[in-house]
Amino acid sequence: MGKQVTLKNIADALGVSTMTVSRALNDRSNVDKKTKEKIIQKAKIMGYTPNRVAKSLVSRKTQTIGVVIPEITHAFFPEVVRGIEEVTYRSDYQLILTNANEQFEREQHAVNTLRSQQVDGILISSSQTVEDYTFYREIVNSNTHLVFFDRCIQGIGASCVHVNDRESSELITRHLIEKHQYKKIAHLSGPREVTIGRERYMGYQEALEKSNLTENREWIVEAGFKEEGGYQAMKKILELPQSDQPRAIVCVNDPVAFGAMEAIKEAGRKIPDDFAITGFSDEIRAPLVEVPLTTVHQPAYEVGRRAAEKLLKLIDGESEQTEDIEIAATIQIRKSCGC
Amino acid sequence: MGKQVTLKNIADALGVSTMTVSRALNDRSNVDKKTKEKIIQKAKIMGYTPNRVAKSLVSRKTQTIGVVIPEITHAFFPEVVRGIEEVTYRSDYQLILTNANEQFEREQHAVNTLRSQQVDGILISSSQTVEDYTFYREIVNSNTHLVFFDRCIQGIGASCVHVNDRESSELITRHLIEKHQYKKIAHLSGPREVTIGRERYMGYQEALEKSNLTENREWIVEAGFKEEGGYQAMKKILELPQSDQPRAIVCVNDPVAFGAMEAIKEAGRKIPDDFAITGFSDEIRAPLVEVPLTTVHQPAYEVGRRAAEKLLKLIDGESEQTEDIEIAATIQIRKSCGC
DNA sequence: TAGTGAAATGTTATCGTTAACATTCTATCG
DNA sequence: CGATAGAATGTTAACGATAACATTTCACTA
Repeated sequence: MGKQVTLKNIADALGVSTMTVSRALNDRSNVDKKTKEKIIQKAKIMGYTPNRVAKSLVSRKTQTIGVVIPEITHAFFPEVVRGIEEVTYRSDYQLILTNANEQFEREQHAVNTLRSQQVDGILISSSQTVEDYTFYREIVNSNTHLVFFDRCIQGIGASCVHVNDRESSELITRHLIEKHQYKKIAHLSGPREVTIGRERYMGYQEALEKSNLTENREWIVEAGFKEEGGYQAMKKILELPQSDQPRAIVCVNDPVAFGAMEAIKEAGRKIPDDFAITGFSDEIRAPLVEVPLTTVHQPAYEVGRRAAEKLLKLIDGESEQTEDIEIAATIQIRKSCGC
Repeated sequence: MGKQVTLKNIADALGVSTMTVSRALNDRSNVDKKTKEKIIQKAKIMGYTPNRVAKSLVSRKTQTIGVVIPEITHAFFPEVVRGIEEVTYRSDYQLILTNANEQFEREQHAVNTLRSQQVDGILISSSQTVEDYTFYREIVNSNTHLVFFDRCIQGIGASCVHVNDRESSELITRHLIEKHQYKKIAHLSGPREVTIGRERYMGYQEALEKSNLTENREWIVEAGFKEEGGYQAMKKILELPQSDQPRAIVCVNDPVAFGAMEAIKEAGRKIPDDFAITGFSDEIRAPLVEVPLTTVHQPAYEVGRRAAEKLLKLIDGESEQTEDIEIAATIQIRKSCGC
């Protein structure tokens, strides 16, 4: 950015000191009314814009929050961002948004850059798929304010906002078992190292257990979080001899469910007649696809809002506690489960 | 952010000058190999993170780009952001994202804050609905690097990346006229003061003219850019005596079309039998709604990519010209037009 | 062994703003 | 009318990093 008008320029133009100009423009007391007005006038005419970079250097505050999301096209996240925005806008914080593209390496790079930019805090949904938490442990220890949302890393002393994944996953699985009497239920899982992958898998397991159904290894296929992964995972299941195939599919999220639907369609099989299927997220497409998707409705906006609120509290208040905030999701019944 | 390790801390710990530390960590020549290694070691142990704020103050560069979008939930924009991201990530720029929520006031505030944050450039899709361009004229004159995308403000010397709105709008309207023989065609328009609102309206007009159809004032209803607006606008049309009602509706974008569809459904009328309807954007829902929407496919990712590239060129190259970059959209035929 | 030049390191000033302390006004009172 | 408190303004240093210039160190040559 080119040269811009500084306090000193205004001061020189008026024959006063920079300090007086600073005081006038920041509406401090102890400035003569006339002087103040003169300065404000002049500043306007000269087109003065305060330099926040310089201000930040002194104040050690940037009024800036870093947000790292794993995937901007997954409709869930823009909605979360909207929730975050609502809170930060009111408190005059700016958002620096980074998309990690489901790559932990990019995520680390993003976090490092954000820290180096002196953001006042970071909101992150982690793409990490390994169990080595050294990276985040160090971040937290360096007293960087950090709040996880959706995909959390627990046990390192950072707060987290997420929906009750396990419970919801159990509920939707039980719906398949109890309402529809399915016994052969598969799970297209997320990476087990990511909280939501693990939690949703556990919910699925618990539902089976409670109904005394045994888990079939061949029916647990890791699919990642994207459509393509769901497609591939479903193909594997379709390769099983027909008698070994499940009758229902619990998917770790909506994109994976859409991918699986695609594979089912391609194979000439029908939903829900051949396969019942459920998702998780309730993204915008869920009610609109050919067979509307039964899924878990996640209050994304709420997640963003709560996470941002928690972070701002951490930034302001010294004594703010680490917290695990769970937001209740609801089951959204549509046709894909057989209802 | 709490106190962090500075160059000086490292320097003191090792009994050298800050300058040597700076040189070592920035891999400059003229530093003894051993000293350099020692410093790099120490920096790692002490957990040093460079302070970009300080660096920016000296270099007058923040490696940061401001992005202002009118609506983050409109699926078009996240896709644009992805395109921008691709470019900026490679060049090591960070994005500061702001959502103006279709409010010009918020937009101005955002731009001012971004300038004050010393971003190296700004990418913006304007929500402005008034014809007073003083604000942006001043921004451009203050040699802030600025590139518009999608919703542009023209004639003030800023570059712009957008799709061939007028032409595409004309094409889709002509499709209704020539392929389906509709003669009574309405337009749910955007605000006329926004480029895309104006351009798409003009495309619609031109199509009518070329087929010697006269425009009917009652069939031109301003609907804004959102679903709710489309719903309301369509209601107005449905209030007309049935004989005065149009047979086809050209909408300024997809959300407006969805809103209109809702109103049509509520009135117990059928698409495309009672009303043919077209959109503009081809957002994620378009192929999925009850009657799949015939619309204009906008290469959002491409728009983002090109806009970001142009901006980076402006930032780097001194002699970069103002440019109007038009990207070709394509007509996406589905069922809502009667095909 | 003194002299030389390049490499290594150090010092000072600067970016734009503000905190903390210092000085100069000015109005009011005894 | 001088003293004085309080308002108005000014000066200096600092935030952390770096550019520009200054000094020291050291290997090598004449």
